[in-house]
Amino acid sequence: MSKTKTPQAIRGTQDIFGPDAEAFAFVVETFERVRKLYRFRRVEMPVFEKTEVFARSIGETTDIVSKEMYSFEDRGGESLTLRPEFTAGIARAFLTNGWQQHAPLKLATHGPLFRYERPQKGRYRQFHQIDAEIIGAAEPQADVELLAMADQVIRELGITDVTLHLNTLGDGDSREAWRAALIEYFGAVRGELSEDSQERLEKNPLRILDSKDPRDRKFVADAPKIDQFLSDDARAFFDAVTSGLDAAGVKWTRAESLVRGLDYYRHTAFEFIPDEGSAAADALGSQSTILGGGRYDGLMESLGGAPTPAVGWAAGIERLAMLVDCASEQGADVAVVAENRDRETDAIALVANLRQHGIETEIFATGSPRKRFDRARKTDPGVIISLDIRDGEPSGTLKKHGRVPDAVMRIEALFANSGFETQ
RNA sequence: GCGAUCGUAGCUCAGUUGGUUAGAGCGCCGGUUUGUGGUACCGGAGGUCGCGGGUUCGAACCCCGUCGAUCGCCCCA
Repeated sequence: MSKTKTPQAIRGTQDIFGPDAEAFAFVVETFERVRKLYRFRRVEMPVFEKTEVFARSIGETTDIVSKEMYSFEDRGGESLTLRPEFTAGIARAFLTNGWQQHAPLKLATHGPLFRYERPQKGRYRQFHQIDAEIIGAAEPQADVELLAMADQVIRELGITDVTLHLNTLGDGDSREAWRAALIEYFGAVRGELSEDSQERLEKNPLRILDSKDPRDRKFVADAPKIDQFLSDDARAFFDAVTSGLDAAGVKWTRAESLVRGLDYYRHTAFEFIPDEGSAAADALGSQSTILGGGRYDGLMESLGGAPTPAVGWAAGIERLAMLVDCASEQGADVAVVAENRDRETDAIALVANLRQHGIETEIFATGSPRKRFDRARKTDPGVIISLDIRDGEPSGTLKKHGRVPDAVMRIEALFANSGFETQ
């Protein structure tokens, strides 16, 4: 007789439960509330797309495309991929559904994403993001509105010690000129760079700027700055963004070496990062960015669409949830205890009644009758209603405990004239 | 893909230089007690010591492999 083995969960997936699940839900609920304030419209997206949707928009040489995608062939032999991010799929939907007619379009969504990476603190193979995009808006005001919304989400989550790091990558020409200058600058000292950065020189020279390796860092300070290459338009755009943020009361700091990994970014690039040494930074380990995004004016063209300006961000729900003061799961408003087997049916009737009045109720009417009351107490409910038989007569008592939510007042009203003894 | 640390009960862990039938607390179930109650006590269920080899008279403990977890590098939310 061989025992059946329980299959294991897939590496990098999570079964979120208890306080973690409450924190997760709190993040999503807060996001939903705030996005309505900013009038972002809800969109539901497929979890998988044709592989080319991501390969063409994110950039073939990025790590995401070259080694982190969950790709597979469907039965028709077509290559499909589990989405590693939201933006590419949203861009595809914008083009294939004719959403140009709604432009400028403010969209919000959230859900699971998939990247084949080594899991660690704050990083999973299936992870979850909240996401906001403004498509078809070329004005810096769009960047400001989007960032103000991000800032408000974070503040309403009660997260502190997190700062908006802001940079501009300029327009396409500025970015190319800067990139060429960086290749020339770092190429001259190639042999003294870290092995990783020598490789970055080929694949993504901008990334050398935020290398952690001390061998690279000593050159980074004197590296060419994007500001030297900005066109007048690009500079004016960035100035408009920063002054708009100031007007909106969004605190930010300039981060000259902040670049984003994906090919499609132009102009504004930003990340919300915990301040060094803060509790938030500690909680996140080495995964410091909780929210990131930027402007992606070139993306639509890479998918065969008309040039369409757009800007967006995404934030990791798990990372945000780690920074939320997780109010542990509260006890029910009411616990109904049948302390006698003959009152179990009455208890069922009573909880049904309470729940129909919108009162969160838990029933304790199984197991040893003697232990039911104690079990109820341990769940820390607002009140306990005990049903028993005393002196041969049905009896009921209502006991209040520490927490007295509104619901309890309603319970008292409900039972004011029902013969319950209130304690 | 690379590196470090770690896998003993549902959970948190103990297990002394390798030495009989592997333990505790919490939780769970049943019971007793406490004169309306978060108590105490008794009993019970639950473990192929991650898995597979090896060394040894003897392995939870030592060695090798493997799987998994955690943290870091890379990259990213």
